[in-house]
Amino acid sequence: MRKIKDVRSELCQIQCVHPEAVDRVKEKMPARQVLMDLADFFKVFGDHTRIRILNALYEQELCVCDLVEVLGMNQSAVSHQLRVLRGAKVVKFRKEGKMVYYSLDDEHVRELLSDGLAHIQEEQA
Amino acid sequence: MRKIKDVRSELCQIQCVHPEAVDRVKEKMPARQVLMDLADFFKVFGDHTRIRILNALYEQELCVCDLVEVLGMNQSAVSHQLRVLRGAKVVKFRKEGKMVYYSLDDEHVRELLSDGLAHIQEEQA
DNA sequence: TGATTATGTGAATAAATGCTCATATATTAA
DNA sequence: TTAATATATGAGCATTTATTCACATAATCA
Repeated sequence: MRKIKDVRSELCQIQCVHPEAVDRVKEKMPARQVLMDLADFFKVFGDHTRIRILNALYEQELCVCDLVEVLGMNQSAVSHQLRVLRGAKVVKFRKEGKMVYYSLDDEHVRELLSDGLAHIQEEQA
Repeated sequence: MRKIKDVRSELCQIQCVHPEAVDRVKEKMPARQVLMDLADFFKVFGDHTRIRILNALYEQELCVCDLVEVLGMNQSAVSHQLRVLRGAKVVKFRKEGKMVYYSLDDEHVRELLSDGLAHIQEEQA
């Protein structure tokens, strides 16, 4: 009996797929663009400096120079990361004279931070 | 009247700090190592390929070649990213003959995915 | 045993990204 | 207006990282 090649196999050089599972998942998964946005969103939380900024703002609103002090980094580096956080709408800010005060954008961000932290700490236990 | 320079200023070239706020936040923030781990954890979710893998597994357990099919990527790329996900304990796997089936590690991961997705979708509204 | 299939992995390359330096902007004070 | 202060930002550099290619490992089958 001759082997009948699946079109799928031609593309991926793989024969073991479960076509029903693959089709089902493909159908149920969010659109590719949505997942790109989701990855970009998580990416914002995935940097040492930014996560330290977010955890500082978790406590209270701070101005840029406070953050510079808390992190012990130079102002330019902090500003650059604040720009990223602003762009992703993870923090908001208000101006008061020469100074700019930053805070977490909403409760959702707070939740993500505390959920992530909880997960980390329960994992190492 | 002579200006009295703060030690803080010497270090950071900035005078505007709110010392009480800075000290308070420094004290309350999680240890630096914990925050590094937290950032590394979020970083795992912050990649297009990995987030697509996770969302596929969100629907159901899949073997590597299913994932290859769903993502339309070559097997090596998928395997490399599965390695990262395994290392971060975000997915688990079981072997059955030649095949390896992957699934999300726990409910915590599911929650983070759906929370993130909810945030994305409500933001663009 | 040797052949085939499913998966894993090291090395190389290309792209993304964080930090620094210099400088720009904006606000206040003199 | 000029000087000083707080913040923002572009360019360059160094590091990280995702993908590809080639090959290794492991399991099944003939």
